[in-house]
Amino acid sequence: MSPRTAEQNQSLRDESRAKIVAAALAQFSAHGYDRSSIKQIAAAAGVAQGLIYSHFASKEELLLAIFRQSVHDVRRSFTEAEAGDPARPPVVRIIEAAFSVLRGNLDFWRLSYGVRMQQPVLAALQAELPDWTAAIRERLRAALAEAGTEHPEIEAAILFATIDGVAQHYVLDPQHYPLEQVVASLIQRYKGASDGHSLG
Amino acid sequence: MSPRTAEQNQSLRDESRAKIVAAALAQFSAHGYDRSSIKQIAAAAGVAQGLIYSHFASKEELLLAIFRQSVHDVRRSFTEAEAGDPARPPVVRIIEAAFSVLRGNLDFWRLSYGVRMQQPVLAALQAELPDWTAAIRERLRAALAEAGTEHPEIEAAILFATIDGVAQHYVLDPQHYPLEQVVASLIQRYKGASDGHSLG
Amino acid sequence: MSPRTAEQNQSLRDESRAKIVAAALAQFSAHGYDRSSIKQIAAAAGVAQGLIYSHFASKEELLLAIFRQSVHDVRRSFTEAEAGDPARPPVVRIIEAAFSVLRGNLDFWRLSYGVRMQQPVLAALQAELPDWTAAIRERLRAALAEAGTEHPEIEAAILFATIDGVAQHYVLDPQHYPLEQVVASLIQRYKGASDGHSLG
Amino acid sequence: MSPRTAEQNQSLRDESRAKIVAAALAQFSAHGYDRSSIKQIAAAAGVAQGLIYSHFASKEELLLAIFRQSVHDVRRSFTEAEAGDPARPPVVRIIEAAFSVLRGNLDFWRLSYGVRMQQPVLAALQAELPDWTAAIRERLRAALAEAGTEHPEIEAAILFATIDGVAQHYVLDPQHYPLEQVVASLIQRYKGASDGHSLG
DNA sequence: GATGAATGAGATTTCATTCAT
DNA sequence: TATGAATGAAATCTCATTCAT
Repeated sequence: MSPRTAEQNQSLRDESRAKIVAAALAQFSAHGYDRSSIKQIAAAAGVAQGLIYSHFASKEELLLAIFRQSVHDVRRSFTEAEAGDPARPPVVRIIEAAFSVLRGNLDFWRLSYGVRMQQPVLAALQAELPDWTAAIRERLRAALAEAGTEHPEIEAAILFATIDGVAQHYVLDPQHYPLEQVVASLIQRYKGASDGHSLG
Repeated sequence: MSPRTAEQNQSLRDESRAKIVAAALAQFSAHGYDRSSIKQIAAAAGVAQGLIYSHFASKEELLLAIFRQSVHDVRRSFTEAEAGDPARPPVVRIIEAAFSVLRGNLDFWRLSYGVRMQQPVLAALQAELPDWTAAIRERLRAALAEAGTEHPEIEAAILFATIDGVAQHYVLDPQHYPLEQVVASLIQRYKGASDGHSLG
Repeated sequence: MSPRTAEQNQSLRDESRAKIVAAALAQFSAHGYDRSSIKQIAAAAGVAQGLIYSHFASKEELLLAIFRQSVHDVRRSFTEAEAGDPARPPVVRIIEAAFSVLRGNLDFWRLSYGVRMQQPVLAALQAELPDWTAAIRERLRAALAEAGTEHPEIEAAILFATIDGVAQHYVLDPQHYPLEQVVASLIQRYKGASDGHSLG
Repeated sequence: MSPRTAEQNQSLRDESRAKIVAAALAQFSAHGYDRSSIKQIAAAAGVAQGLIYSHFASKEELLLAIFRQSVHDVRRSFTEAEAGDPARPPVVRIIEAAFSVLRGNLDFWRLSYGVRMQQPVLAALQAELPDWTAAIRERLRAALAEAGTEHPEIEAAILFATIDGVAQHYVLDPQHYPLEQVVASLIQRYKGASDGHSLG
């Protein structure tokens, strides 16, 4: 008869929000942003349509929230993973971190790749996404430069493209893609590079 | 006004169809498939909405037709480009062909990358697309095998990923991407490989 | 904490109710009935949405309650004001009462005029409102008749229309409307009438 | 089999538009703007909901279009009616014109009075409506000044309020309101005024 | 072959109302 | 008494598609 406490309310809201975010990420990832309806998402989350709007101002805000949260998670995982074994060369640690993060967030990457080409959908992310990719590129450049690579900027662009391409091909068909071997081969190649050998 | 001959009608139809396909490709590429409306496409093509349905059974069929035609064009351009200079090693010829084809079909690639993750949109292409990518992968494998690469399958997957990644990064920002240098560096690297040197 | 006594509870309830009624009147007046949401009203009143439903069965009941209370208040003010100075002729006293009441209840009049044309909103008031206006009209008729006006019913209708019209124009733009002068001129006109002079 | 001619299309569109406007005016007038749904309007007009949006960008645009068209019609009728019999004094001609226009556009006036208090609904009309009422007020002022009335501005405000009030009371209950007699009495009163007699 | 008016299903979003606490 | 999370019906609007001409 007394009203719920603030904590009770907060945890109710948090649960709802978590269900919504999880369902939305799954739907967006599986069908793409435009093909996922609020109705579907609500059904998948087991809540009423209206509740979504008590957490997010619009469908687009929902996407942005998921994106921001995922980017945040990924960034953190990446940093952790990168720290890894200090004995291994930095480039290798970055490569390993990238694929470790990939494996743990398949849905996010699928969504991310699905939406990356749609400029209008992501108008609101335009200011945020470049930072994110630029940060990775810069890390790669620094690591390659440190290893004495000749044109670190260009080589970083190539390595970034390779990682991105592998990630995308993997995400498209995780069952059959030989990710282990591909990553192993990549590491082998760049481990050499960091010992002073040429890449090509 | 005498009635038009059958040929005249046919060529009118062909013109309409060409205008529609061109407009649709441009719209799909610029805004994505779901964000492009038949009305916009018709307006951009300078025809009535209804006419689109006299050429294509549905919006999805229009997408498929564009895809099929583009894949066909690209395949042909690729083959031509690959034939290129017989003096250069096959891997290099393939790389050069890939980027030559990329530059000539920016809109197609943008569209392609934009829908690639959306399984449902492309349900009808599921049977066709894999062939297309598999064909490229196989060509790369064969070329690498011929050059004596140790694990040609894995190395082909990596090279394919690199090409795809570079292409995608380029398509996302053609103005600023250092495509020339990236391609040159790639060619340098794989030219060496085909002379028997290691890739890593 | 000892349980609250019945009186304490009652006075808490009364305070809540007063806050809700005040907030609702302000919102209805400012944005119209349909454009005011329960959420807004609750926020403006500083209470939870649910509390409104513990006082009023529905949004429409809230409107009706406000209306009834306001009509009651206005009636009382009107009677008081009308009593006024017994030396002045009755018609004049009514006119003065009307505008005195107007000035003190701007929000109520704005709401009233905003809602008057919407038959369905006021279905439940249909039985009550006519009484209210009829009462005023009758008072005017009696006063005019007493002053010897020739067609008191018709003249009452005209005077009522004038008062209503002035009130409405005033409510629409209280800053700029020359209410003082208009009322003064009206009183001047009807003071003469009650001395036996013609109105026209 | 040949497409419809431009005229055929135009007349189809005009018919649809007319049906929509008529239905919308009736609904808005009967239930108020906010209580009239596009679904109801479409049903009343005998067209699909979507068609309304091929004629008007939004529900609000529909309201504005109706308003603008009605104001235009009313202005014209008013000017015609006012021209009337040059033998009668200008004030009288304006009064007669006002009520003549009122009788011919009951729905418009009901709608007009219904939305007049809702500032937000009519945000887009804010720049247009004042002109319209100011024009009438000015006409009244000029006519009264010409007749030698002492404070023509204030008297014009009163006469305008009377006309508006009568119109509104009439619109609220056209069946029972004694419009004829009220108008006759008004004319009588202001005919005298224009002969130099006092109004009060 | 070509037109564009018309349809209607479905999408996003709002909001009065309920109810567990 | 009071809270606010949650519901779900209904509103506005979009758009692929049809069809008379």
